[in-house]
Amino acid sequence: MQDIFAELTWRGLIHQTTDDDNLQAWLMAQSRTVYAGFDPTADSLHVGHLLPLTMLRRFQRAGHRPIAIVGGATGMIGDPSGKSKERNLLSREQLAANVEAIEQQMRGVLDFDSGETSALMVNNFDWMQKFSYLDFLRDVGKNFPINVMLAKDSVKGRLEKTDSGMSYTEFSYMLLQAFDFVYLNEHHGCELQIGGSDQWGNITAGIDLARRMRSVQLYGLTCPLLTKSDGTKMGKTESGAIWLSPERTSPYKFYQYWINIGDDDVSNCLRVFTDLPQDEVEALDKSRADEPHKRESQHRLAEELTKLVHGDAGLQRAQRATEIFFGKEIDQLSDAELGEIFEDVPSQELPRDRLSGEGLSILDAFHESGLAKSKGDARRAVQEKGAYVNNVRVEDFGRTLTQDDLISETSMVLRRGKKKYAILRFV
RNA sequence: GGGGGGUUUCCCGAGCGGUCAAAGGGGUCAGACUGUAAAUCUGAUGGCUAUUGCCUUCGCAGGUUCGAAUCCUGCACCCCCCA
Repeated sequence: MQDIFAELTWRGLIHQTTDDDNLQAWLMAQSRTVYAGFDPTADSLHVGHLLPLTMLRRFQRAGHRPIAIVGGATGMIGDPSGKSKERNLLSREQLAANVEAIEQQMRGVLDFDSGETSALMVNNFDWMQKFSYLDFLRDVGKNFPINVMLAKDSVKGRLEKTDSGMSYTEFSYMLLQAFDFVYLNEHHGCELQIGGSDQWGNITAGIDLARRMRSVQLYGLTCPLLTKSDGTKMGKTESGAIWLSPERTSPYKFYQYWINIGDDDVSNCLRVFTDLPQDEVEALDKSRADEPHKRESQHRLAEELTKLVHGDAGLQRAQRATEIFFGKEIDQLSDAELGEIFEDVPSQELPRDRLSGEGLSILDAFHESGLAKSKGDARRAVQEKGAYVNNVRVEDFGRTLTQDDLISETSMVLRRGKKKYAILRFV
């Protein structure tokens, strides 16, 4: 049994526990069953879910048994915690599809075949759907004093805001999550619930309920909510969330997100997200202080996380694409390779005969690829030395493109500035 | 109901008969520097052509004039003040 508590402490992953004095010893005493919940609001998890997921993984590796619960039932209600507005309800079909997709993603992170400590995945819809409203009120609702519920931050905050309000439905969310804990305790021997610090109210509600219904003592542990030093949310970009599914966020983009984490945040990320041991994290801290330009921390972070989420093959793809995007001249590639590397890049199809004879004017090419909004803009790009074909700078705006410029069977790669690419495919 | 002010290019905001594609700032885009960072500096920023121009744009529709973003008329919307 490893000392998971000590590890979580140095990583800065403990925000609050329900029993600061005894939890560490309790976890060392024997293998425990731990759970965290995930709301199936989309068909993929995103970076925001990575923390609880890796938390479960840490517990599992330390010799405990993780349960991931996807909230097929709670997702139908919507957790008011940390939300300032009433949420839209998802359809049953949508939820079922989301639950299934999320289950698949979890399989890559948690070990579902390790004997005693095998991870378990459950869906609270399975037991909640059978509950009749009256039974629920009698068995569960009876144990919830309204005054306690009203005192919870998640409720209080909403009621204080005069413009937001809160429906009875969302108010009841807490009961469902609390009952999950009791159910998991009864059927799977689960004794510890983990979650973000915004889950404190829901977690303690579950502990209270278990005491009243089953006279057992359960535990809770929350992690700090992650924010970046500039105040923005971890895992969010201007163009939206960073997802864990390769369909929504390509491995390349995922990798790049971590490569671009600022120096101020990267140390925290290494501690919180990766499995790197303490001495290695500290070595990286030192490297960053001594030789910041090497950006070892960012590379290591991106590598570890891309491998965790997308596997070795995904990491290789991301790194290959990175080499090309930030490298020099592009050599011969196949259409297939090109498509894979540039999958995030917009492409335009043009008829092949545009390349014959005089060839295609570089200005038209940039205009039609979408990289320049007019031919004048394209001309400007060339004059500014910001136009590239296959990663070679275009010096002359009289240049034309011909068959010889194809880099694969059908395509060539245009670039504007440092990072903006477009593919032209000639068919 | 009465009086006054406004509507400008992605945004803010100058211009108030020709020298206006329209100052300045922001944003954006490039380049330099760098660590695929931050900061900084430089340039660009309606379209088509080219370097001589041509076309479209200053709320909308008309009009005056050789010539209008600039003057006049009507319309729409916005703001302020007095009832």
